[in-house]
Amino acid sequence: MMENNNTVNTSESIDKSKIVEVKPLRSLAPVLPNNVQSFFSGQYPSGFSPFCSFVKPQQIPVPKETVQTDVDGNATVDSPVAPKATRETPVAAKVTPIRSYKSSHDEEVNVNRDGDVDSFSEGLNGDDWGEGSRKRGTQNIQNCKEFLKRKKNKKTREPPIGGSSSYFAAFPLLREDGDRESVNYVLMAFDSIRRRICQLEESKELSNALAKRPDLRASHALTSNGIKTNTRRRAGGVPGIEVGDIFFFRMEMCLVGLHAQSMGGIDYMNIKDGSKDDTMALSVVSSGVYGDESKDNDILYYSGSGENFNKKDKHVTDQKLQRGNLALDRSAQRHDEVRVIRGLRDTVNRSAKIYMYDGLYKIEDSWIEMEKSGGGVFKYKMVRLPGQKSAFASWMLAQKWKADSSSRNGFILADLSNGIESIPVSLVNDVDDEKGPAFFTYFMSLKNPKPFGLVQRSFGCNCNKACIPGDLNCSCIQRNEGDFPYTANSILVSRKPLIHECGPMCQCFPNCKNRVSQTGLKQYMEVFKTKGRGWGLRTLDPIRAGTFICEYAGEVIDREKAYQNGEGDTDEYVFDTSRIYLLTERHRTCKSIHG
DNA sequence: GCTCAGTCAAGCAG
DNA sequence: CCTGCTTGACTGAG
Repeated sequence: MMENNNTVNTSESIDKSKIVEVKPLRSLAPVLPNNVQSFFSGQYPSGFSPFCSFVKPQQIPVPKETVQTDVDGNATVDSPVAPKATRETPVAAKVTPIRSYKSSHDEEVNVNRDGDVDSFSEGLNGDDWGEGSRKRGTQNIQNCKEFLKRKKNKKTREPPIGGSSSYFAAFPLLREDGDRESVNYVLMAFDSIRRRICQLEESKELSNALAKRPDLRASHALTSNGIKTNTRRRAGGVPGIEVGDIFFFRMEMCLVGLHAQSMGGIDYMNIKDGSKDDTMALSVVSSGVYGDESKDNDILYYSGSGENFNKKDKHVTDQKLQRGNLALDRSAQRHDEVRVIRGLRDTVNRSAKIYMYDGLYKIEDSWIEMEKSGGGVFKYKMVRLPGQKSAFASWMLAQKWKADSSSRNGFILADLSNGIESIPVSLVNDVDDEKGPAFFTYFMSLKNPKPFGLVQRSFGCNCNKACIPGDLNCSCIQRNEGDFPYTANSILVSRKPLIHECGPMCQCFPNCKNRVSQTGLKQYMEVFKTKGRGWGLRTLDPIRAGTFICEYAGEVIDREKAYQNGEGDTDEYVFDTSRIYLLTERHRTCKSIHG
């Protein structure tokens, strides 16, 4: 992305072994535990070679359960300890915690990159979690196909595969009350399966048998196998979910217990208030389409639910004080705390929406408003409780900054790329007085001082217009071992260390789906001054896992030249790009256990 | 590129 | 167990 010829000397006081404080992506590539993978198991296309698995259920050192009694005198089982890979279980088992970055745990994130199919055909193939029958290849594709067919026919839906009880035994971390780890786990599993379904759907092999909505189908796959958390409905905060958390699908919020309605905007439940039955609101999703907007980001004017137009007799009707509307009304009277989720249109992917948990609100007022059409609509004034960390407000501020970066604190330059990128890359410093990295040249791509000697002769594919997933005649797909590395929305599915994109020698058009890294910057990026670590790059846009962000561009230099410059000098921004993936001892261990 | 109509759905309460 | 209620995600036409 950038080159730095000059010494920005920030190295003296930095202990590089210290972990940089980063809020990471959920996951770069699809990651999911073996059990979940096995659901779509067997013929794993090598382009989606599975993650080195979680500990198999029977290998999990079951944590000592503490039995407590709850207020009603019933025993409750509380297993707070998530199964962890220990030295005794020599499996590289742990999936990196998604939103708790630990750079020192690389070795625990081993990937079986050899696409070994047999290793992962065990597991959830129908009868049992642990001892699942070995089925192979096309047969498993067939299973998947049939499952998805069955899904199409609602009435004949199968009971959950595997059974949820055995699943919970294997994954105590997912039992009822979640924590950060369970939430991350569920979200990561959701996204992996969703992307996997996309890949299956888009490959020719299965295209006939598939319906749409990979998000819903991924969610169903998880739900029917008990892979969800916080299943008990509750008011107030939800364990493991923090104010400001971002969600890319409504279903994600269902799976982690933030908002139980897959479509409905108001989630509520019945309660006993003294001796009489009552109802209370738990959470609302504001999708910003009912004129919910307010100038003050801590206030939400929420509209009640209910059709305003009766399609049968074509009459405009008033909303009724029932269901969600009634629950909001009752909660207003009791001053209940209600969770609020704010939805906005994704600025990068215009057809999609993004949701942010904005914390707890109280309903301060409610009234009926007459719409233009003549129907009455319930309105609720919801006010954010003080003392919560800023979430939606920051998001809105980011929108403002994107529209006009000069309005922002520490603004230096609106577009560092000087118009080279299709969207501006701004330069900011709200830390000190430095006005930018010196001797700075903006590069779009790699700069090779020496001509690049290709080992193999380069040739391109002959695809007409665009390469199509599943088309094995395409030489680029062949080079990717038969798999299309991206989904139709340009999300990465391949887990291979190397991806072959179409290039200048290919016949296909520039909008071919196998040219993701050639489409330029899509997210709003800014170069900013860090506190003590020189200049960095960050974005103001929520980025979906698997999204291509930008090319790591700059000048290519020799190893010798890199060493000549010496420690603590220009190596601030030098990256070693020549590393070739090799099976390490640990990977072999991993393979031998499963293979 | 943008909008809009059309299509198909999950999970809850009752 | 079944029905009614809710709206998102995505596609393709204009």
